[in-house]
Amino acid sequence: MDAIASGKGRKPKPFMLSEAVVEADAVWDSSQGLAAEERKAGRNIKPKASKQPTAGERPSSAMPDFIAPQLCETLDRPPSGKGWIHEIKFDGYRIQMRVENSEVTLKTRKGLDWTKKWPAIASAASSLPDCIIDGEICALDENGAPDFAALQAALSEGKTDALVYFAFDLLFAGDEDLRELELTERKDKLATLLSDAGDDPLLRFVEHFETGGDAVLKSACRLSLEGIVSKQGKAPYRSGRSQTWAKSKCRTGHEVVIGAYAKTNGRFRSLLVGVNRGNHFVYVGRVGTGYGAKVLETLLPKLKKVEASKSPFTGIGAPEGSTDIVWLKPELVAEIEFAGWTADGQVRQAAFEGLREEKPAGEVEAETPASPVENEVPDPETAKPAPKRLRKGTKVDVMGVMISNPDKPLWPDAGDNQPVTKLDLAHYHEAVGAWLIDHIKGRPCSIIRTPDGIGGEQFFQRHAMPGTSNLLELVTVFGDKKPYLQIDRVEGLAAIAQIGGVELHPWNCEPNQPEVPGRLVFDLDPGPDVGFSTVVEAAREIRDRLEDLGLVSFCKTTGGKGLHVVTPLAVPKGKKISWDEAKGFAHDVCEQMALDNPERFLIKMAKNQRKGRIFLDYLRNDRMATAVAPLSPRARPGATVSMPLTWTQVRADLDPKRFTVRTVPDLLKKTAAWQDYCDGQRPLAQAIKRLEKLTKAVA
DNA sequence: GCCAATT
DNA sequence: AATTGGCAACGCCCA
DNA sequence: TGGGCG
Ligand SMILES: [Mn+2]
Ligand SMILES: [Mn+2]
Repeated sequence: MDAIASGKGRKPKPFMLSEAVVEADAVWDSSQGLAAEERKAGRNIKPKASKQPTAGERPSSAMPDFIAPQLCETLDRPPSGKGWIHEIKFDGYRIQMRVENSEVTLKTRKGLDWTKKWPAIASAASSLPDCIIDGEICALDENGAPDFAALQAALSEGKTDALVYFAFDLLFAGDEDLRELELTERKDKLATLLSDAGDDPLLRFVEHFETGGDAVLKSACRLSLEGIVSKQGKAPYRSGRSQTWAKSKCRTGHEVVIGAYAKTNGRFRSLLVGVNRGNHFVYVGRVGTGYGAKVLETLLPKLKKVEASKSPFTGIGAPEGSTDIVWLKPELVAEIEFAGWTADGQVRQAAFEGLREEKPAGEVEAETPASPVENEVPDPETAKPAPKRLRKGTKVDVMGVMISNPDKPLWPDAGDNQPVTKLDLAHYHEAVGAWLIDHIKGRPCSIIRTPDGIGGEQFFQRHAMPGTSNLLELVTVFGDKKPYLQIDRVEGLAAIAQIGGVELHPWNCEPNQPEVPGRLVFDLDPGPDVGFSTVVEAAREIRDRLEDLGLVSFCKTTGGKGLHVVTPLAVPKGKKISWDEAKGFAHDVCEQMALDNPERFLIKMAKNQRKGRIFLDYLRNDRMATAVAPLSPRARPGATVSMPLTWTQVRADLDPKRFTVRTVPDLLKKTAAWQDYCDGQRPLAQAIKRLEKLTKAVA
């Protein structure tokens, strides 16, 4: 009973009928004890038995029970020399599949028998001839990208049919040891073996590419894959770490500050790490693996030196203290690797890579994950063999953020008789994020959430809450103890989609200066019985009036029946304009306009006076007041969007309803709207003076 | 959508 | 493990 | 001062 003694083998739990359990026992016996005896005795080896083995009479096999898998070295860039082939790097469980007499075992990297976790794959493999295959079990998201979170979900739910075995090497075929063959020959045989067995969809051959590694990596990253593995095509299979296999990742290690460590029974367990975000040192999770004995030896004394009595973490989501947590001064910088983000923005599957002794902790800011390489390297060769869409309805990942219920409709109809789903919204955010983000970043931003669709309950959120994604910024503003939400990066928009955040309502302050006006918004709200062409005229009139005062303005639809006219402000170095002054100015401009044409305009909210007139809503211009952001969708029928316009588009025939979550990404690529927004910034002080002079002149 | 309390 | 319930804004204007 | 508004 070598196998059991060495801790390798354990009888599977009796999850099936007792007959099967007996068989499992028999397999264990045959692989170590009896088979070895028989080999010594020089008995003949039967290649393929068509009959079932029994306890009394077993076929023997030259196939080892388990072969330690070949491992990769890590590179920054894929090798470029000749003779390398490149495969997609899968983000799942590395599994060695062994088939003997239709008996399948699935073993992890360390040789643990996990066959019972994946009955569907084991069953599919039972029709293969005797062999040992190296591969990876993986869940796929709807883009065909490997999806670790989905894999874990599938495991915990016991729904494993959606998992796929990706086979990339053949170590044994029957009794023939193929490990000394060249890799390309092994893969050829593997491909043949799989297709001869009928190409079961659960067992897939991993294609490879022989084109330049850099191009393959770029394509892989563009497909949101984790990276690639490059292998020397002529090399034999070698157990353990090697230089003939090398992985390069789409994103490399990230830097974090160590804020505490956890121990159990006095033994070191994990690091608790964070990053600086705004005023806060925010917890981003635990780093639980990657500590070799040697690493710990150097790491622990350094941790001891910076022990502290208080938690360095601030803000929402800071970890609780306990006797097993040792707080540290946030001074040590660690480099970690991780697979993605959890729903609340903590790192997933983080591993310690080393200390960055030269790096000051204060410089470790929250950084951008994912960001697939934008570089355009068209390479249809690499795009083609990506596995097809396989799964639907569980969880997918956009910009590194898990989107749950991706198929849940948020809008029943985007004007094309098709619903807009949560995943659609996340993809919309991804598509327009780069454009949009500059208009909201650095400013507190409220959101309207409709987690059950625009027909369900709808609410407004200004503050961060427990569970708020770490991809969102928290900003504390004067007069409110609770931190406000702020979105500074495109990935944050995916987190917004995940929580059903449909509308974005940023403050109109200067970025990172909540008290300083950064733009004015003139909100034209047509009452009942006002044609859109009248609103268009009003917008142009506002533009002209502002232009006379030396201000440059930009127009956008609101997603409803109105228009917004926006003027970017320049912020002078010296004395800054207050919101009171800014609001006063906006009021005066609107008031004058209403006085000049009282039939058309009013500046009072009162609903009963609004019929047939346009409410010039100057009240968007106050410290905590908001207006919907450009490119923000609206929680309204048709999934309309607040679309930035060129003034040429601001004509009577404009139809605001054609700008939807569905149509805007393409339209945005073509438009020149707002492209000189930044050049349009003007100091408000001068405009205020001119307005004074102008009113005096008239009087 | 998420969390914490509950069965 | 699954279910349930609570929670997610607030300042300005003027009648 | 509370209701309506965004
Ligand atoms: Mn409006
Ligand atoms: Mn309004």
